[in-house]
Formats: sequence, structure tokens, C-alpha cells
Amino acid sequence: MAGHKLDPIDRQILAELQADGRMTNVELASRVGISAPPCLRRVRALEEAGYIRGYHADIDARELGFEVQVFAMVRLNSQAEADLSAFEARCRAWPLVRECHMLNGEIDFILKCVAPDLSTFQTFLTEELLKADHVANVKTSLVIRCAKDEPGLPFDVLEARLARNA
Amino acid sequence: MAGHKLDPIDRQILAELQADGRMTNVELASRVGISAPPCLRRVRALEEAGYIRGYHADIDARELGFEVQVFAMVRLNSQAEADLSAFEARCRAWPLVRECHMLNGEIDFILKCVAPDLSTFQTFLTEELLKADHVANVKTSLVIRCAKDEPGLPFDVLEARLARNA
DNA sequence: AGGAATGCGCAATAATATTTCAATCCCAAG
DNA sequence: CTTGGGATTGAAATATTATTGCGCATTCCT
Repeated sequence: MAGHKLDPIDRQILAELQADGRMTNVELASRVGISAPPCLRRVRALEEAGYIRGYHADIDARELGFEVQVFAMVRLNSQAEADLSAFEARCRAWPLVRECHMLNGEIDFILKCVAPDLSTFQTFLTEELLKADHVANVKTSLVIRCAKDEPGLPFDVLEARLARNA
Repeated sequence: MAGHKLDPIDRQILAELQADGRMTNVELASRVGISAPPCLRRVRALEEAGYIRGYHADIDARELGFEVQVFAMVRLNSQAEADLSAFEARCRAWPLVRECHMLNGEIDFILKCVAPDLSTFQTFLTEELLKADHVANVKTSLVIRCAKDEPGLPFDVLEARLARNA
């Protein structure tokens, strides 16, 4: 099991920064129960080691004029690695596609897309996605509403698991 | 169209903080071309107004021992609002479910789930999700690999759109 | 024009980040 | 035991940043 080089303080640092990425180091140190300098060193080490990929402001899409969110389920007519990679590269280049996950089962890829309005998305769908190489079939579903969108990981589950294995 | 009370500096602030949520205010101010005090005032205003929902560290799930990510497509046997809401409430209470979106079309909900391993997910699936009220059908797909996972919004698309409408 | 409102930047102060360094803890070898 | 090395800590000092107060410029609306 991974993450074993982390002690409880490290994990708590990750949990706190996941909950509030702009917390000051002084506040963070006080929460995890150590002084500021070692706390900062731990944060830097966690960043270096790749546990922390980055920090991002979470911005309200609708407030900014992105009214439409869509999940697109994509099937290709070839599962050769070269074709899969080529499709992934296309996805990375499309700004409306925010996430692209390769799946097992009948669906090859699921994409999470955003757009300012439906017609923008339709244009993207018909002119770009459906015309991409080896795309056999795309099923799209509009997001009606979002009940939960928690960035990050359930640290309580992780702690429970570590306690059990201890 | 929303977001019209924002000037180009505000939008650039959002874009910068989306890219690096821990940027210092001094750095941010210099990037957007104003001095620190008004820059900070703008950030606070954007937070107050709800454009910025929060800031989060982006943490590598696999490094922490969450080996499994799954998309679950859920259909209910009732689309009464009370039943939909009840299901959403269940999702919010399940830590393994990180996202829950209500969709149009044949699928009612799509869930993004994480788990330390497959058996943990299977237990959740059979003991929790499949036994939840009004759940008619669940199709799950394991994430094989993730080609793109960009938090946030494509500000370049937004700017292009605003330029066109100007 | 005139006056209010908005928003800027400078300067001063408060808070925080970061470096330095000596003391402590832990563990393994003698 | 005890002793030495490595790692980690926290106090103090310094550098950097955040925050407040205030006067000035610009805009906008009479």
C-alpha cells in the first residue's frame, strides 16, 4: 500500500491543504500541532515528492457564463494503443474538454465538457468530437444539476484504513 | 450572459488563481498589472461574490493509496423529485462518492468514486449503492488511465467569446 | 462644469514566510 | 548500557508579504 512514508502529521497537512489551499503556514502549523518552520519544510517536501500536484482556486462555472456541462461517453472503432493515445492527445488540445478518462467495458472514454451554451457545445460535438479519427459513437448527457462535487480525497477513509492495518 | 460585472483584470485574477491558488498577492498583482492593495481588494470581492468558491490543494490519489477510480452510471425506478433528492442526499453522505451529477437521458446520475482497492469498492457497490432506495440499475466502469484532468475552466474560451460579443 | 462614486497607488504597520542554528530525539553499532 | 550519526524539532532573527489608511486621479452622471 502506498503512502506509507507519510506520518500522521503529513496526512493531516494534506487534509488541511485540501480543505483550504490558501491557509497560511502559521495557521496550518498550529492546526497540525507543530511550529511553523518544520511545517513549511513538510509542505515543501510533500510538493517535491508529488503528493501535492498544485493548488487551484475553485471557480463557479455558471457565474462565469459556462452554463452547460456535459458528460460524453465515447467509443472508438479501434483499441490499438496508437489510436487510443491519438484520441487522448486530441482531448488534451480541446479546451472544452476538461477531463478525459479511459475506461474499461463497452465505453472507451468518458469526457467531462463545459461550454458557454448549448450551441457552442453542439458545434464542438459535430464539428470536432464526432469527426475525430476512429470515433465510432458518442453518447452525451447534459448535467441537470450537481449534488456533490468534492475536490480531492476522503481522508477519513484513509485514516480508518490505516488504523485497521496498524 | 453572466460574468458581465467582471472587467478583464478580474478575469485575469481568476485565471491566475485557478492556475496557482497559492500565488502571493504581490505576485498576482504584478501579473495583472496593478498594485497589491487593489489586487487584494478585488480578490476579496471575487470571493465574497461567489466567483471563487474556495482554494484546494490537488492531491495525487494514487500516491496516497487510492488505487481505484470508478464512474458509476445510476438509474432509478422513480424520477419523483423527492426520490431524486433522497438519492443525492445519500451520495453526499458516502465518502467514496466524490461527485454526483444528475443527467438528462436514460441515465439519471453519474457518480465519480474513489477507493483504496477494488474490494473496498465492490463492498460499497453491493452493500450500499445497489441497496439504496429506488436504485434500479448501476453500470460501473473502472478508470484505466486519465489523459486529462484540468481543474477549472478554459479562460481562453471565455476571453474569445467576450471579444466576439464586444 | 461640478460633484459623487469608483478605483488606484503610496506609505506605514501588522502578519507571515523563511533562514539559521543549537538542542533534542531516535536508533543502531560498539 | 553508552555513544555517535542522522533526522527533526523549535526559538530567534530576517526577509517578504498582507493589510490598512488616505490622498489623488478618472469616470460618470447630472
